[in-house]
Amino acid sequence: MTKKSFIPIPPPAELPDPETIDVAGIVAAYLAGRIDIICVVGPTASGKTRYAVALAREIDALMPDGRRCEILSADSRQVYRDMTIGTGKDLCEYEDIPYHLIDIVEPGVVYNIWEYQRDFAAAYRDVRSRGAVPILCGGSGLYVETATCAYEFGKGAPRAEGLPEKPYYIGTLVSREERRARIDRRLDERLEEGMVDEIRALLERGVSADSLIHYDLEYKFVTQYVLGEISYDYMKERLRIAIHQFAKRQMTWFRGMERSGITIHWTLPD
RNA sequence: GGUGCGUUGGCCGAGUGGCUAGGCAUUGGUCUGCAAAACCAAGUACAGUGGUUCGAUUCCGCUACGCACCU
Repeated sequence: MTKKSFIPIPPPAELPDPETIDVAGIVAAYLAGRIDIICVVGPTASGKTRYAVALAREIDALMPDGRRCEILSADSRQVYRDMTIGTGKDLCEYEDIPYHLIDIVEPGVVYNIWEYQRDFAAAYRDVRSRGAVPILCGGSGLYVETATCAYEFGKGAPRAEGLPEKPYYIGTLVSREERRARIDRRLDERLEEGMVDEIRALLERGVSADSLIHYDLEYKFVTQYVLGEISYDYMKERLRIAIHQFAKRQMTWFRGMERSGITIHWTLPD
């Protein structure tokens, strides 16, 4: 008996109990200044956008002075124009609810968290200055923290001014099984909606294959398929797996946020 | 019915009489200027059953299952 693991096997992560979100309470807290932004987080395909829009409507109905909600995106890939189906923007779900930080840079360029913090700060100030209620919605955990956790970047860059200080986090809760099923279903839907054509058009327009491959997931695997490097079936299978793995990492990030002391109110979407 | 070959962890796949490849998937985690990134960690498998042996996943027998061929 010489080799023995000293690290105990971690128990399977228990799913938190879903909460019922007290929207009236959130509105009261917002009006009293105890909350300055509502953040909807969750893994890919968990229904964040739909939930955020529904929440916006509920809050709108409860606001006494006619103030309206606006949604700020925290998604590292939805910032790119013309990368719509592959990034799952679901723009039609917003209907009349204004949204920000989507379609703000050209595909092919490199965007980063520092720029996101700067752009978020500007959008946030803009929303507040018009008296609207900001709802941050997105699955890029680092971006969410950059917007709401007072990140300071080194290299002489000053932190953006006027970031929110009292966020209220809501998570869209789905079991691992449900999460995978939703991802698979949504992948099929987006392929039918023309995801391959969207990426083919980007390539034909001159966006480099390397930059698309760098964006990973949909853009990586579909680009490789369009270039004839992999078969359709292989593309789809590897993409499915890669999205599952990505969703797992997202959940790891959110659990890490909770471990660091942040409270996320997990609730059932739909 | 007969003969031969095969049976390795969720899957693929090496290999050995003792030190128990590897890949994929899965799960847990790290995370402050590309984050849909990059990276770390975990699980101890050899069909079943007798035997040979100090010791068998590895050798022998039988059983089961699979494949091929024969009558």
